Amino acid sequence: MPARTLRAASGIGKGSMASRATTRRVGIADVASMAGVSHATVSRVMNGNTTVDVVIAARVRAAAKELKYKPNPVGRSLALGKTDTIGIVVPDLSNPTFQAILRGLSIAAARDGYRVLIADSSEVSSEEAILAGEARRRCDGVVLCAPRMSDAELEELAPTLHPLVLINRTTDSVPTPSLVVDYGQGIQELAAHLVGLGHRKIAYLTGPDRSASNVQRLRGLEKFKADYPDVELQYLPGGNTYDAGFESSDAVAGCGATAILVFNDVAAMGLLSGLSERGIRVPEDLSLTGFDDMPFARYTMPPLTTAAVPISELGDLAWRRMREQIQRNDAASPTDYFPPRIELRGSTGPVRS
Amino acid sequence: MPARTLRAASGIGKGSMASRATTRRVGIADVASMAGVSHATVSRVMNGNTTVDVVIAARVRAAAKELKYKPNPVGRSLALGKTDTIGIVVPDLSNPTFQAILRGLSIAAARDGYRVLIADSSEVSSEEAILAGEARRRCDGVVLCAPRMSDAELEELAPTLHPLVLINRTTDSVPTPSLVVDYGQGIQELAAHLVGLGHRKIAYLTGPDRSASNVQRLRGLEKFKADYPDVELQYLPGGNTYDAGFESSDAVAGCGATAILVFNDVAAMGLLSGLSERGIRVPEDLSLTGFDDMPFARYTMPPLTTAAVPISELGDLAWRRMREQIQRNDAASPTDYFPPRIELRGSTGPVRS
DNA sequence: ACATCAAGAGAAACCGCTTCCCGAAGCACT
DNA sequence: AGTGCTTCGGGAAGCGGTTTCTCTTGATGT
Repeated sequence: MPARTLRAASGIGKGSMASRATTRRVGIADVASMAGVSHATVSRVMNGNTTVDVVIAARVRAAAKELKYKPNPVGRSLALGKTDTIGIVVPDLSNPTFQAILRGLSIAAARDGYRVLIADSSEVSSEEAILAGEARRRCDGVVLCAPRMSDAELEELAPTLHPLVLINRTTDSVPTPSLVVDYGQGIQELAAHLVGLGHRKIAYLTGPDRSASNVQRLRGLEKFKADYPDVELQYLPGGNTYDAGFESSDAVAGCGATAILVFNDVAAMGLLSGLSERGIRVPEDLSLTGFDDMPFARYTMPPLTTAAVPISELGDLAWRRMREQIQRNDAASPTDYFPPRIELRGSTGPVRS
Repeated sequence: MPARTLRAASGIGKGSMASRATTRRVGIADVASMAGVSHATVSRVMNGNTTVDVVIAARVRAAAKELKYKPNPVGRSLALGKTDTIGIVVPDLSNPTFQAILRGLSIAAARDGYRVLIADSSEVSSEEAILAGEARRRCDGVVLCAPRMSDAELEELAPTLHPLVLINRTTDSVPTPSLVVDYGQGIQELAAHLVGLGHRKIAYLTGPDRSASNVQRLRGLEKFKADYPDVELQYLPGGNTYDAGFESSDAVAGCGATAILVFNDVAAMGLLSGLSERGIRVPEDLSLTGFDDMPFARYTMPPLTTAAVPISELGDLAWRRMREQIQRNDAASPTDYFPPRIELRGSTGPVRS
């Protein structure tokens, strides 16, 4: 039970005895009685309403300062019907991509006085919908990263989340701004780069099967196949972790390809390490590309050729799209596509003659 | 202004015309009238209060389900005086250490039905106090990572934050659980390891000057100096970023030391890369240690000898300490010290003869 | 000097939910 | 049948604000 029977008698705070430890929070009523006005007036002053006489306003402000009064956000939220908070649902907070999005979003939102509530679904797609719904009820909007969620479920969920921004997904059920990185385009460019270096036998070390962004890469590669019918392209099962990449090194070494497209940088680095242990030199024996251009990608040896995803821009833009929906009741802007930028570094080289 | 004049006439939701788009949120009153009971009873049912007749309870539950009713968390928070949310203040979300803490905290808290609100102070220490205060007003407690905040400010702030858990800081003003990583101990062990390999000229590439954890390392190294008076130990200005490490490579190469203790893994990796460009071999020409044991530390070439900080445990324990304070009104438990675990890898070797 | 009006502050309603308080109803016991 | 309990649900009072509505007051116009 909340503390009833507060500031009953004895005036305002500062009770002489029993000083701290029971001096409960100061509320609008305290300020009102100290300034000798109604709490309505205090509220008006706190919100910059100009219909208050300046001398009274000053008195109220003095009282508020004296009492160190700050309006209770929960009370305000209830009255105002908004929380100045947005939620972000991510499948896995240990993934650098989502960390970067979270960071960009958080900073951009903070600039406008908004906070970010996080919900980590731990890669459990069944949780994603529930978490998103929960988050929405406490927040003014939701940014949803749900790579594993089925399209059907997304279609059903989207309308209930309304001020919603999707990352790497799109939906038709209701106009919703989406920010999607064009993974298909990126991987095609990487593959083309390898072809340019003379490679004709290429392998793609896949990401998680049900990952939407993996599917996009595969789609891009199918297009690539069509464009370069003379290139031999095979798929090898991989993953999105260091260990997955590391453990793929045998399969990679034995597959006969002269160049490997890896799902992402993390796996690529694992693979790089595994190959190094087996004495396979990169790029002399084998060329290698990653994806994401994580901070470390330029510090591997050799530095990783990869596709840079403008991730922090992504977080930033996510906030902007969210704000558009919250402020004006703007109908959603169309999907934004982010073409990755290819970073040519040392892990790719001419095919061995 | 919030939507007044809602479910006035016309019974419950499902208005035949003007179906969606204006069908505002369903509230406890809707469920009550549909089930033919008072909203007090609905509340009792929703909260599992057993003093409600089973048949009535069933009717209420049916109505709630039919209407897809979920209690509004803001309303609950106001009535209950708690938000089921905790805040975390971090100096920089791009720092892997804080990411890991955030992640551990978030997951642990989620297990108990709590959410995490993040506040990134962007390394601006003056913001830290404000953000922490703000966060505290919206949350049931705060986890504070404020490496730059002055002791005085911390002492003053701590009591106002009460359900508080400190990371890498301690305070006396009020009993507060602290989780501190024993950086001094860790760096001493790393230094001793180098001595064991025969190194007698060692350099420490420092972190940010005002960083508390850098100070702790320096303190540890002073103890080390006292323990090993015959070892020559010098300090070189460094930083906590890749680039800082990278740019220190000239200074490092010219300092005459045979082994370098680097502030953290990130800077160590930058340095490693810089040295490699200059043709300096690690560990043949120079031994190198990092700190933190980030995921990539084992994937550098050579793999980085470093001190592993059990970071995700840290986030986990932070939550446990927070929960203790929230649930029982437990006086704070004492400070927990985390001794780092030394990870011997390839970046350190015997001194060149 | 009187009517009109604008400004400003207080009373009260409201946001959505929890819970105290109390009265009504059902039951057992004498 | 009357008394005393217990059980259970409705009314109403918060939680801490915002905002509408209304009334008072002083200023202005004629």
